[in-house]
Amino acid sequence: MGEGEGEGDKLPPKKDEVITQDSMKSARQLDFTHVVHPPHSNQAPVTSIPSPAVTATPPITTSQARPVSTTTVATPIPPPPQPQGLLHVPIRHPERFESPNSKPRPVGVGETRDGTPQKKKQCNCKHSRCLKLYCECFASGTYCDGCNCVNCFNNVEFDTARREAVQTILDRNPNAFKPKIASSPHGGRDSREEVGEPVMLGKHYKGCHCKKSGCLKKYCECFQANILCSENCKCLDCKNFEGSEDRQSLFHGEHSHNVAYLQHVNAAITGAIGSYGFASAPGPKRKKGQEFFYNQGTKDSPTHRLGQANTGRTPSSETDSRAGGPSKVVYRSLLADIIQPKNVKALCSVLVAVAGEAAKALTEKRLADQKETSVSSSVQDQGQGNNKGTEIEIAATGNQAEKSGPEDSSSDGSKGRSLSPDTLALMCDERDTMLMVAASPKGSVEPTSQLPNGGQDQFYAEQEKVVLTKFRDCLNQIISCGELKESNFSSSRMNLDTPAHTAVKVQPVVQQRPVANGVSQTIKQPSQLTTTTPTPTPTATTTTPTTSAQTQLHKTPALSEKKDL
DNA sequence: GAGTTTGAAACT
DNA sequence: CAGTTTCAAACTC
Repeated sequence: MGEGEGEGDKLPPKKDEVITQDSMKSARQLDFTHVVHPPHSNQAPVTSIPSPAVTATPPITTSQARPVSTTTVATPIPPPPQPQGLLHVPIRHPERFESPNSKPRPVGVGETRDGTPQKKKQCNCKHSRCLKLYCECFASGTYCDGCNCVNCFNNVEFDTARREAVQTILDRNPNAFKPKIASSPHGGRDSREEVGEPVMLGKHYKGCHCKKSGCLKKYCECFQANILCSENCKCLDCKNFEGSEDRQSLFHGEHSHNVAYLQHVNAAITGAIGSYGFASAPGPKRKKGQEFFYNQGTKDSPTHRLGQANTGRTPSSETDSRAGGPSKVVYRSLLADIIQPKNVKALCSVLVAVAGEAAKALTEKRLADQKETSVSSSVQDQGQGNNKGTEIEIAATGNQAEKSGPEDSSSDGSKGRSLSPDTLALMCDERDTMLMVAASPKGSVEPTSQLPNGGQDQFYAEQEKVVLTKFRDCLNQIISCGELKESNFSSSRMNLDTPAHTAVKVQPVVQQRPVANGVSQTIKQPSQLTTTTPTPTPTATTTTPTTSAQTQLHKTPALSEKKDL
């Protein structure tokens, strides 16, 4: 076009813009009276401090709450009545993130990426006179200030024309100046963004209409506003939905390793719980039912929208096949939302504390036991008749039988192992459980045969057992959470899956599972779990009450998960 | 920095 | 309301 390019005020006024430089000031114009601003200047009036005591209704309503640098003195617009939960984010320039390959654009003073107060963007309008929504400043309700625009009318000097333009736009669209992003009730945009995680708050009221950008470039208003595309959008080939690998790769970049690691960990955990973690990724946040049909005839493949419209599991293979990328199933553990890094840290802290307490308790107990057993040790030594001196030594010092308690029967299967029997009992609990049935109830083989230095190793073994027990309990809790989630998932799938599918994958099996030591457990066991690795749940009921935590330790075959971990 | 691409806004 | 044009930002080279 270039109709007004370089023409200054010779630009033919549009029909909707009667430019009269009367002195009528807009309500938010404040006191600019002493400002002499040359027409067509690109600079906003540099004024004295604008009075904030402006109460009349401003014509422009968008970004009053937007952080404006101290140099932006143009229009501290009083906030108009706005619906709650609106982000005052200028769509075009949230200035939140830039695509990795984008060049750094000219940045205004205070325009930072670190969440510090930002200066509003400086427009570069040439043909719109900054009186149309093309102009970012105008659209955001601010005067141009220090912009690079040409033939700017978006200043106090042309406020009448500006107001006219505003009115025209409002006549056309009363919501033209309202924020386009409805925020969620949860605030806190920047904190998550700092770590590279996309902020998914809010929703674009109108939605974007992108066709080629995949909604992963700043052309897209949703992407620019750092939100996911929603059902309001009418975009094609959208990749700005939760679960999109393109989007995740864009956002997570260097964090991908950590994410992969956590997924791996969660996969291991969930693998011990059930298999529903696979393909159970929460579907894309966006649910575009209508767009599923809307795009049927477009270049957008149906699978794309299918993946987006499917609120359930949406393996990325669907979308990736659409995107031409490698088909890859995104694993999402059922525990993905349960286990947080802080939980892991907390667990470590707990275990450390438990270890310390165990050491202390064991020391005290050991001293007491030594006094008690010193008398009878000689008798026991004679009764053993065993050629292993270490056992004798252990019996004399630690009275292993007492400390190990009844659970040692489960350790019978650890014959000949070089590890601490208690540790082995923990590590191989399930096999021990199976072996226990055939083993003699009395534990013919004492599990202390491989403790070369007896007392000290025994001490550590005891301590280790306590720690591992605690760890196991924590794992059980995690597993319980996963099972609970799985149960919910299963029930929801009951209605969705085919009967055959349901029969195979969903139907839980309630077993009355005999366990050694005369303890049986009622275990709600998903059929996909192997019978050798039943997962104890909080709902598991032990028919034989036990008083010893150690007993329970060896009865609960939950430690196959620990191996996975 | 120039040219191109993109999608919202404006217009018909 | 759909299609087209205009526009300025985003992006590429």
